[in-house]
Amino acid sequence: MAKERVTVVDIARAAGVSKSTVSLVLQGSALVNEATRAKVNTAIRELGYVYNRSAANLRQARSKIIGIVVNDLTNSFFAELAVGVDAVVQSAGFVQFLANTGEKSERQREVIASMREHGVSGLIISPARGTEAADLAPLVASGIPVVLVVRDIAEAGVSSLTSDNHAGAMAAVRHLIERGHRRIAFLGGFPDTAVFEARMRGYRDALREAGMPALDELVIGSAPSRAGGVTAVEQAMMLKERPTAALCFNDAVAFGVCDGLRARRLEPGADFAVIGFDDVIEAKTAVPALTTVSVDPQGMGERAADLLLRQITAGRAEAESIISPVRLVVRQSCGGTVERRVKEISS
Amino acid sequence: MAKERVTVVDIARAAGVSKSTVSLVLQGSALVNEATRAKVNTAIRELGYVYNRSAANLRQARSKIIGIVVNDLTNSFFAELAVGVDAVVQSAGFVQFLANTGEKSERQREVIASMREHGVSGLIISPARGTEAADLAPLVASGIPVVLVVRDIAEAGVSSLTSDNHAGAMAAVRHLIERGHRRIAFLGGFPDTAVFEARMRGYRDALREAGMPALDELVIGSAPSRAGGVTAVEQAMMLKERPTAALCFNDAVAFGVCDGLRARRLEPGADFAVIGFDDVIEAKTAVPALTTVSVDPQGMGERAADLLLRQITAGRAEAESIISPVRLVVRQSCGGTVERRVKEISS
DNA sequence: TGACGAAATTGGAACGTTCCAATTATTAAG
DNA sequence: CTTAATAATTGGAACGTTCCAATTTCGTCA
Repeated sequence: MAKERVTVVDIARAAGVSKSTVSLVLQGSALVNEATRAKVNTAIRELGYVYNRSAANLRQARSKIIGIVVNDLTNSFFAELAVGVDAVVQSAGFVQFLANTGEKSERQREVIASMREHGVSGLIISPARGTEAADLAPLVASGIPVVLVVRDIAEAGVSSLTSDNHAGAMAAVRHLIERGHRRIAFLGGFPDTAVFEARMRGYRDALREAGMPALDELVIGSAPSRAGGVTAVEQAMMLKERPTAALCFNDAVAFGVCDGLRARRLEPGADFAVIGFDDVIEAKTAVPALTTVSVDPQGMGERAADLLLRQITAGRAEAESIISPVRLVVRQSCGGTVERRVKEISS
Repeated sequence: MAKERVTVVDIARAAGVSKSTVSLVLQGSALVNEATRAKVNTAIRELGYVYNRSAANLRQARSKIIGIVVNDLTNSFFAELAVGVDAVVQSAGFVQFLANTGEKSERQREVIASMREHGVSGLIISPARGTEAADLAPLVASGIPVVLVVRDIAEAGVSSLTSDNHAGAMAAVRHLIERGHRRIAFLGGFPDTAVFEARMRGYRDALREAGMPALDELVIGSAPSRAGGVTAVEQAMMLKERPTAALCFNDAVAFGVCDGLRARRLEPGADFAVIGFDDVIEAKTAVPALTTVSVDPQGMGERAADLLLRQITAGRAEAESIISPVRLVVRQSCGGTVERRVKEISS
């Protein structure tokens, strides 16, 4: 059943040319005559030839594979990011090697090693929690282009693409203040991450700017998941002076917060304002539609891929840190009016 | 910056042995003396050697890569499936090549071709909508082990792993009937898919079994997404005789149905019973927690990977079709009592 | 017709590994 | 102390491609 491998030599023989010519055809070289190209192509089709990239790879170091490693594929933010990367990488004739680390740095080490062994010509990494510059040192020393997404590691000295977490959080909190909220909580997320730090700083700065105190009791960490949101809001509602609004670490937490509110017979939007972060695909269709800081995960994936491809083709480029702008998308979960609701849904 | 490649010969020279011995060490052969092994290993570490899989691959046809192609990575069902596959594949020393087709069969063709070029030694495929046996024919003819997941294509003659959609749908509808519902809708999903067909048949059979009519107007297709669920329930509520309960095509649709109900000021669970399908991770924490037919996507990924690995090691095994059992997980969205709710959440 | 340049084609040496058969070192038995 | 058996090690030929330099083919022009 498993047939003999068909190689370029077989094609060459069948088409009556040399293997060099076949190779030229395979690479789409302009040097080869139209008639011969046709002959070769029919031979390829007839014999069911499949190109052997391992062999090609061995000869010419550049590989047409890029690797992408994410810390949590079950979070739809990262799934969408991967889809964005895939789109541009694919159209550039590359193929994507995707691995999930599940936030485990041990696992991350393994998958990065494995990708290097497979000769990826570039890597997009959303680092696992607690990844340090030292963990990436051997990788960057090898000279293969790397771009970090979502979480930057400044000392690593590689390109990065992050979102403007600070500005986004500020915009969200300003909006809540404008609506008259005076006790605003920051819910969810692991406090020991850079992203948490940035968003929380934006939250604090916006409060300070409005001359309001930034109280520690209103900052409640949790797992950055739906379940984490439930527990965080429960904790917030135990306070003697309850908040009336919350900026959440991300959309998953925000959905969890809505769930937790409902469990207490509070209607998100009407009784308590909630704002998320990321603008995942469900944010728009949820009820109430989630007000959130839009990060456009898919777009970020695309930009990261562009950046990486640019570095791959340009050889070793300077490391650049791109901070991608974000925008507040006001929907219903922070108490939108009916008119605004109609506008958002129809758009 | 980009250093010279370190190869086995360099290691051999540094350790004072032959390249053959280094190769033996690399493969963990028992033939090599403990002392030499140690020498070689330190040399490997000191020179920062990275194994070149392309070269290895070229020599020995079997590759340690398995490919997984899914039709919609942004659907968390498939993301979880991929995570399950990854887990077992990784621990077997394989690495996973993941591609997303976005339901486009053109794209599917491309990624499968690309994977073959990279010499994957097996493939797990969740076929794009409308994939036919003919599309897979060249692949299966090549003798590469393939296992189809989620959507079976009987004529393709390859192994498959699907869930018992018919039985699951029946169980769900029986449950609704027991609770006294008499007008039960089937909402969401593309009617031209095998999965839809099976779930819908289960729905019909359960109605028939109870001596109830299966009305066409109560079967409303839509995109199998949250947004699709919203539109499907809207349409259902336009009927002169409204349903009081629905079995949804999948959990995403079910969440959308809940959203749509809320938009009409109906409380899912209390005012209208909804049951989903798949049991994605959010089903448990949503409010109300979603009653659903549990398919355990991650477990399915694991089983699919096991099946594939077995076929890879065993050479060409007989194609087997596994239908994995499902079970109804009763939570709140179909009108659970308070006691039951407490039990579920604490578990 | 011959010479010339351009266009098209080609043989063979890489690339870094594995595998085989052959060799050498070590141990056990006589 | 030899011999046989076993344990370790080794050179060299693959694997299927690309790339270089060299060659052949062809059309054009003097």
